[in-house]
Amino acid sequence: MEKLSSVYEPSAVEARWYRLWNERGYFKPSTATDRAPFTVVLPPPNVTGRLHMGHALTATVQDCLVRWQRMCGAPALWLPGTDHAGIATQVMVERELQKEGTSRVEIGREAFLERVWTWKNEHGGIIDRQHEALGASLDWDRYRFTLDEVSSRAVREAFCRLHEQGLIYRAYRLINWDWASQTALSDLEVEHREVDGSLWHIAYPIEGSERHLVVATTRPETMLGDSGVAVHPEDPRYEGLIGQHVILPLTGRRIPIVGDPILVDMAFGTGAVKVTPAHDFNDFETGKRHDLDVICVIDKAGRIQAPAPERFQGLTVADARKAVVAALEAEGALVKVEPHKLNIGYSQRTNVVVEPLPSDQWFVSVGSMAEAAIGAVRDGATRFVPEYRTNDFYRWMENIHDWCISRQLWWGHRIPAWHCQACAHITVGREDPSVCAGCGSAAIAQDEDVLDTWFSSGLWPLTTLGWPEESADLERFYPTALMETGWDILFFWVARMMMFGIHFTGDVPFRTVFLHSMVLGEDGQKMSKTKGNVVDPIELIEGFGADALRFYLATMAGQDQGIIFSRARVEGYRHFCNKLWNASRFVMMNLDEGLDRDAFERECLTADGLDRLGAADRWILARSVEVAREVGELLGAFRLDLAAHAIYQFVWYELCDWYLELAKTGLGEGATEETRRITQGTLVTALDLVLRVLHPFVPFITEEIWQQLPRREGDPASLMIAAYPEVTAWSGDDEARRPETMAGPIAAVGALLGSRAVAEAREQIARVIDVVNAARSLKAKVKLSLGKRVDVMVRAGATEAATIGGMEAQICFLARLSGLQVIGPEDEAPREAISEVVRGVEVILPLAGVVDVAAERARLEKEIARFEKDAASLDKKLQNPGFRAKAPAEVIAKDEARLASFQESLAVLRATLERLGG
RNA sequence: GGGCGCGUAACUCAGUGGUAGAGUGCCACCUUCACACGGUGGAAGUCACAGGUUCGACCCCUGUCGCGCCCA
Repeated sequence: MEKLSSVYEPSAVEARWYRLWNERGYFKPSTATDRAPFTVVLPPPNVTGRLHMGHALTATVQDCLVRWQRMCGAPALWLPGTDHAGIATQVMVERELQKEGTSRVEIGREAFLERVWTWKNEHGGIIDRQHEALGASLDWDRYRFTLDEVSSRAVREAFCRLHEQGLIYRAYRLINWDWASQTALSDLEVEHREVDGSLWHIAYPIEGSERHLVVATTRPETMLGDSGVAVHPEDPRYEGLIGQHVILPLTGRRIPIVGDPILVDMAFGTGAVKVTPAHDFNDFETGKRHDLDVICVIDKAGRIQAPAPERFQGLTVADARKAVVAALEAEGALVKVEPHKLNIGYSQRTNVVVEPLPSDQWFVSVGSMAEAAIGAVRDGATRFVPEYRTNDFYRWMENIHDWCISRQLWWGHRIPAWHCQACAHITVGREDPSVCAGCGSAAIAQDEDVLDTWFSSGLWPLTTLGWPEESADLERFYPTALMETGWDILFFWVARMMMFGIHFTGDVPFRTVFLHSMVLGEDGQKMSKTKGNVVDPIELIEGFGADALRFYLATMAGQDQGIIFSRARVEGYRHFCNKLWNASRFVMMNLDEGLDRDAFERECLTADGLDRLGAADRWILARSVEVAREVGELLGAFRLDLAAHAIYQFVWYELCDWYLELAKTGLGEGATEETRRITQGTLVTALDLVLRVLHPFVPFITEEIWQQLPRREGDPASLMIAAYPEVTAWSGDDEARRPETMAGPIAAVGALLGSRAVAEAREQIARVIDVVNAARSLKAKVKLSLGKRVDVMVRAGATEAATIGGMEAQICFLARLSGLQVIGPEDEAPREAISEVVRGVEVILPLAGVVDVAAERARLEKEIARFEKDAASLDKKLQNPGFRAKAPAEVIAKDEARLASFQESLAVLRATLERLGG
């Protein structure tokens, strides 16, 4: 094993294992079990997208859980795929065309779509390879694309069913219009941002009166499309005005004054509001309530159009604002302008200001589906982790609006509806019709629009399993076990999948929804290219290894707040991988050829065989088993952060810091052949356990190491499909049940954990650690280098002495002592010495003239003062009658013991000081 | 404006009604035969602030301030 580098190099390992796993079919769900499957669908990223930290987090969490379940024996299925990202992709290709001096309109729909497919084939799929680099164990043979045949059939089926059920309809409504990409958007594709604006106060003359009604508005240019003015019906300032009319400035239009308690907030502005139903969502609703005209003065290019006065026509909205304000001022109608903060909607894709415009669009009526989704969550058919997100889901679902699904794009699923030119009937069908279903006319033309990408994404848990066909996959894997995604897109994903899943199958699409929070930049802000705080996960994989990145992300996965990215922590986990690598190297280097692990298990890992093991061996095996169990339980509770932390701490601070060092005495010169064999067996067994527990987090390095371990009979060819050390049988009742058997390298865990030999070993090792730490600390206090061999004494009672007895060699090795002498309570210790008391055992370092006595005295005085302070404060607490009366007995006992230990230390320190002539 | 979450060591984060923890960074020493991507020892926190409940609060309650996110 000497040929192995002392530095772990991920790049030499990762791609090789990924390819092998995939080739051998390990990413496919096992069919050789009747256990319930564990199915997860990867939320489909954009086909032309690149992996960002959010994707990396999602993939890590899902892969970790999927791998764990797979190792536990469940048929694990994780479904990959991408969506076609309607607007984003189309915009990209349009830009290319623009560079070439042409446009999609010029080359036509068919040629354009060909271009997009070409573009998709050339630039798509990068993110899939990036997921591979991360180690994602996705079943690539079940890959789905939202525009592939299966998906397209599903979309058409869903559309037709919903249309037949009256849940999809066409209507003339106000929608969010993105004039840059010339399409409608759903509410969710609009981002609201707060900006500085103004509040303009405009005087509208009241018909047949000298009076004016002053309205306040943030968008003066839309007054050209006003069809009413609203006041609050209970506002005394405007009593009697309702039912009268004002003459709209600049246009001369006569429009009514209406009373509307919903739109008008008496306390805001002037309490009078202009109503522009064609260009504001609230006004549109108000217009419906009062039967006001919808006067559309902004066209789809974002310019003013008739019936606005001719002098404004053709101006952009921004220019029109200036012109209108100037004209109002000239007429004396502008009363005042004040600064005002307002929220403006921007297109998520093109970043332009979204214009509310009235137009004919297709909608999904979501009310009944939302109710069903709410019901499913209330009934517990689907649960949210963390639980408090449930309320977000309810709130959103309860206030849901109908979903605008038509897009004026070409890249997407074309709406399967044909408009009849003869009778205007709309024919919707699973097959393309040749004549109108209403009048039989052949003069029909397919709707020009395509569907929102999210319509197909919403069907994802269904289409990935082959729906609407009643496939074997659908039967076996639906509903899925888990939907895992960022909570910021709860509404895009989860809500729509829930609605569609329940509607089309009668069952929820997933049993659990696990929502993680967002990964923010190192500056604590949302990552964005403009802020320049974007972190590229691929660059991190190249720099630190996929495992280090995964481990980092796993430790962050339990976050309630945003995850502020920390490169230093990723680096820290690379160090951890390196530590694991070197610990494993140590194990390999010390193995003899032909180590028989089956024999070791048979002879030593049974109730009777445990006595053959040394104390350290018994201790580390018990701890390994306990940690395996703890990590499994934490994973089951979706606490990946705590699980990762637990195994990290165990590997570094128990296995490496203590057991590996203790094992050296069992392998070295003085050890017998038997001891050596047992130490080797223990090392391999403990390492095997640790690798299995770590594998879901850090699959590459664990596989690379595991492959080099001696095999047991029946071990599989890969760690990926090896058994997770999961408890397989219990003893005792529910309350006090104990693990009896476990999968993996140690079966008889009941015998191990329950044995007296192990209980003794724990106490022995705890003592060893205490004494070693004390000896090291004493050496450091008197500025002796750790490597300096000195004699140390331990003063202990009979029980403690017996515990320490037999561990002298290990203690001397660990603390670099030349000798360890155990003496009784009455025995004399050297006069010139310092000591420390740990749990009733005094560790004594004879000074033998190597130390500056004056400095030592000063140090002792300081230490005495510190102990006195601690003891006094603890004593006060113990004297408190309230504490004595109400605190639990064990708490009191614990504190009393602590106080006793303080006093013991104090006595020793004072005596030492006295001996040193203080 | 509504809702949710979060303020713990210099930074990034765990944690718990009963002795404040980790990683990184910092200081000193150590090239001890798995690892300097390492080891040993150490410094560093009025657990945002103010009240309350409690024998005891970083933890539970109320309020204040600050930060983030979602929705309008």
